[in-house]
Amino acid sequence: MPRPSTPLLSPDRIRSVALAIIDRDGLDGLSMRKLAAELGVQAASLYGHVRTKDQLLNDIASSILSTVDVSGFTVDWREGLIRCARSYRTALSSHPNIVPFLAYGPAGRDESLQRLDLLHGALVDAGWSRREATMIAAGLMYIVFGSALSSFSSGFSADPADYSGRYPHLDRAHLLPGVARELDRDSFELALAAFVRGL
Amino acid sequence: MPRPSTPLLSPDRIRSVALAIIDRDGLDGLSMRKLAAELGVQAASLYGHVRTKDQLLNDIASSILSTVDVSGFTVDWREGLIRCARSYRTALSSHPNIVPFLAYGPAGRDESLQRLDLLHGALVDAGWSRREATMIAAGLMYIVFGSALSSFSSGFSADPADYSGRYPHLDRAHLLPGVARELDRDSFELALAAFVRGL
DNA sequence: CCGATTAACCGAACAGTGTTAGGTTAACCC
DNA sequence: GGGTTAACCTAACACTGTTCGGTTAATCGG
Repeated sequence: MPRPSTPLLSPDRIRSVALAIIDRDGLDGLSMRKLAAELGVQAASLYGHVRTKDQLLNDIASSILSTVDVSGFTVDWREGLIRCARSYRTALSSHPNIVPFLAYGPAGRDESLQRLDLLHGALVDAGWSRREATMIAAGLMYIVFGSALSSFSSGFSADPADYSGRYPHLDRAHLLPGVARELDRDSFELALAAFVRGL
Repeated sequence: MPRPSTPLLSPDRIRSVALAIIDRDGLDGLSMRKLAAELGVQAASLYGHVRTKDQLLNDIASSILSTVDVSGFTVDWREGLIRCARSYRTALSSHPNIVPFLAYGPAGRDESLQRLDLLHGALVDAGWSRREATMIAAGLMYIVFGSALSSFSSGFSADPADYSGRYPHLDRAHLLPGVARELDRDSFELALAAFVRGL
């Protein structure tokens, strides 16, 4: 195929289809050839619109992070922390498969830095020292990324035989998959509430 | 080379060299061919001792997790949680490059389940409901994995120009790399203390 | 002590990966 | 209408994990 009358590709379309593949097939399920195929194109053509696969993933990550809302610091800092963390988690849990990639280096992304900057400033305004503000922000990120990533309850088997006997206190762990999402959310809320209350 | 008089390979030696490569070159820096080369052997020979690369990584992960000590629950549950979390973090932060792999599915590993079982039982003994115990254990894992993984302070640039102007509250972020390890530890301790206190 | 078996390694290959170089043609601008 | 550029292609490179079949040394049974 030579140059088509209307372009088949655009950075936006590539990102959107790539994210759909990641959501559907996981992070390892995305390859440039598969992505190209779903776009009706050969793999090499992607490189006219995207510098590298890593850059593509970074762009997708940035677009996800840009949906995080840290504007809830008007009331008080405790409520602000909670709102910020919830917004982060909402953004991450809508695309859980890309979280491992995100977690590699959040500090380097402009979107992360912008939000971190706001968070840090709000904490300092609330009376915390710069060092304390940094550590509190870090702790909040621990909970957000830990909950989005480890996805605690997913990964448990649904077969009771895998637990009974060997792990005396986990004799009901096989029930976890059924309530995984709810339990994940509640665990996050508990951890978040305890952390903020304990500050 | 035919069969050597004394075997060059053993599962233990393979695991140990593989972990050394991961520590040195990162998780992506480990390939079966490179691993074989450092063992003085061809890649195919590894498969006489190791089922797959994934299995090899799982074995390494298990050996790391098996160093985690959750026996500190004799005194009270708060102190027990803190000791357990510290032991986890110590184990993980000595091999940070493998943490992303570990975080994929900690629930499936026998070593994780054993420690989770003890943790869960101790919390129930302390008076928490089963559901609460599960959520508290999950919250603890959030902080442990979040801190081990996101490695908050690593990833910041050492160049002030990257921050000044653009992020008004982060004008000293370039100092972070120099104190990264200390700050990471302090942030973890703060998050852990706040979480446990807030329960 | 000798023969069969097995254990341990190797070379070559397969299918897959990200990425690049060079070619072809349609669309666009002057 | 000719030149330039943009958008795609094919083919290839250097990798990846893994498997197959072969070669030889160690080991065990009689």
